Amino acid sequence: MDIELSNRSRQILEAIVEDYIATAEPVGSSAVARRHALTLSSATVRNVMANLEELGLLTSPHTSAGRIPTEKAYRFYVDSLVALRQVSRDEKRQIVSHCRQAGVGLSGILKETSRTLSQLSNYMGIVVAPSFTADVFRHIEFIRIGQRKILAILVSSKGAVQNRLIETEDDYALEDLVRMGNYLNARMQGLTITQVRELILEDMKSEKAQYDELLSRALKISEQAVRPEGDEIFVEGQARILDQPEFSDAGRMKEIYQAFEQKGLLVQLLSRCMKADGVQIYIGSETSLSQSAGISLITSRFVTSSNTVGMLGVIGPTRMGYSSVIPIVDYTARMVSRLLSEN
Amino acid sequence: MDIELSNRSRQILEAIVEDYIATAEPVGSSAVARRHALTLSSATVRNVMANLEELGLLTSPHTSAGRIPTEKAYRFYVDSLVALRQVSRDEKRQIVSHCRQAGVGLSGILKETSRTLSQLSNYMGIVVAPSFTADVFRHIEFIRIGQRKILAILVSSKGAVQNRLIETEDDYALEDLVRMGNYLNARMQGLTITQVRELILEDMKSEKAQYDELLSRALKISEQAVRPEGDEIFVEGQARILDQPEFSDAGRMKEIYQAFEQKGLLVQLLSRCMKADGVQIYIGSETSLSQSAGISLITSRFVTSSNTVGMLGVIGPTRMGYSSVIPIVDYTARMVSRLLSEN
DNA sequence: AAATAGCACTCGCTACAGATGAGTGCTAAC
DNA sequence: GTTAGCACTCATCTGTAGCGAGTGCTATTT
Repeated sequence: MDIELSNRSRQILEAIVEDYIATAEPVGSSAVARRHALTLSSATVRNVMANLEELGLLTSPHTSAGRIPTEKAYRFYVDSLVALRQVSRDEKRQIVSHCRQAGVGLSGILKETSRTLSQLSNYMGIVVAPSFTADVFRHIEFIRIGQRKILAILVSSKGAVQNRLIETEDDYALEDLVRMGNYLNARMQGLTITQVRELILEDMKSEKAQYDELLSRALKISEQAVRPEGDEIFVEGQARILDQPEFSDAGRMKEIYQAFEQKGLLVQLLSRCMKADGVQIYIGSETSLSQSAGISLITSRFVTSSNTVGMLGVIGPTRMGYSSVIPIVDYTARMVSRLLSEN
Repeated sequence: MDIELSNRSRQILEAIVEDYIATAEPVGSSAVARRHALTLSSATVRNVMANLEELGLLTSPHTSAGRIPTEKAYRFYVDSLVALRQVSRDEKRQIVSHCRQAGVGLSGILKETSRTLSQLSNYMGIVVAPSFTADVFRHIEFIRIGQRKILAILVSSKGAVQNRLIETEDDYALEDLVRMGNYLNARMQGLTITQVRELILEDMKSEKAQYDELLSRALKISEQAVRPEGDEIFVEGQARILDQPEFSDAGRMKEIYQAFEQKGLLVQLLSRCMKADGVQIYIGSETSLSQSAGISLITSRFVTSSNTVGMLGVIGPTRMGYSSVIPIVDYTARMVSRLLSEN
């Protein structure tokens, strides 16, 4: 995937990509020659462009039109050409103040963050709340807080805490709850929370659970306690992609919206991003989102005080303002991490 | 708003509305004459149509095109013409089974309901979770469940219960929590939960709270306990409105999506619907949603076991299949009410 | 008087043709 | 290696003409 290019070719490619990002229209040789005070004639640029086309970095929609960057070109641009803009003072202010104004709740902050991302980037903001199903189980405790109401407190090895209210069919004695807790705590050491749940589900089918009434009910409750919540995911600014001229046609737009409706797909995509640190960029088909849609994704992780990790980012057209969005995503992830750690 | 029409005019209007709903294209006099085995010639129909146009029930996009129903016509159609379809056995099955499969959580059920509405209607499904801020306060209780973690249990006069976990800055003794509870329970009797919150906010500014450290902190926690959650609202099937030919143009679509982005607007609109019983229908500008967008709304209330009331419905183009969607919304509201009451 | 047949007229839609111009690709000259 | 020149391509725009669905009016029938 490494591409060797002369300095001049790189400059020209950069010019084309940036021009195209700005205008969404095929860019011609003379435009490049003019704009980029390159002291080169359009003819020369044309030669270089023909070269770039052979390398698979440019295509032309038809013979007598300018050239358009391919995904490969964006990749190359992002990897080695793009000059990242600084996050402006004003943008920083917005990011911080929006986060703070949202109040205490995690959901509130994340939703507001999503909206801020959307506003600053002019694309779609997306935030996935941290979930700790991959963390290692440390401790569980059941507290009776009313008739047929139990609070389960689940602690991961990283210190993350998750509370969940469970309504039960029968009433439980304090004693039973303690026993349930002890049983689980002893049995589930060292497993991830996902594994814990699997084990519980297995146990429920086991012979033992069939004739031990109490155990059976205990497992049922425990299962609820560790059941993964539908990943909370905040998407804001969906309307903004309609601003992009390449999506002004109804067919493509529909494709995109349908892709987003299945948030499951998004989550899957985004869980990939969780693994690596720093800003991650997925261009076009790399997103494995609705193949032909020309969507790109810029994401970064953030962490909470309890070491659970979430994801935030921006979804936009492949033709996206990488130079400004990348720093924004980066900065926002840092700020959200900091804000959530203070807490 | 009462319109007197001869029987024949009504039949013709009905035919036009239904034809237009089916085809999304201006319907001409001959089409009406043919389709609706009316033993009338197109010329006669034309006379009637001219009449209906004078009454403001029809318009023509241009001289030599068919006629299109106005909002007024839809209103009239819905009020006195439409023949409601029965909800089919299959649809009933879908509604019930979808609700059940969603599991226990209220959110889960409502989200699934929204999706079902969208699927059955082929428009956009929308569900607003019940909130009980308008209910009368009955009882509050604080339970310490860990270091700096308090569970607030709020009960309304209708018996609805809301639990909320609150993380505090300082640790509280059991005793203090009981005292806080007693104070609030005594002081807030008979107020709605919204009013309770207002009163608390007022108290926080009062002189007394300034020098009574404990009171001040107590108020702070109480305020969190009664703070209204952002109304949970589930919108599914947004992509479906892209299927409607009248929204295939990018400009209008953008308008709609932007309107929906401010969910606040939706909530406001929907809270109106909460007040009345039965199926409510808002046509076009009656929705006070993005004026020119030609959106209609069919909603109905549902109630939970604790007597809180939520709202569900369908959003679609003014040119919507009222005859089938109205019964679906009605039936779904009934089923959801029943399901949530069993619980 | 109500219903209908007939007919001129309107106007959006489609197809086709020519003009335009941005932009390429190639070649020959610098 | 760079550039000027030029023929060629092809989307886009403009104008025109024909088509046809559908109206509105009038004269005629029932």
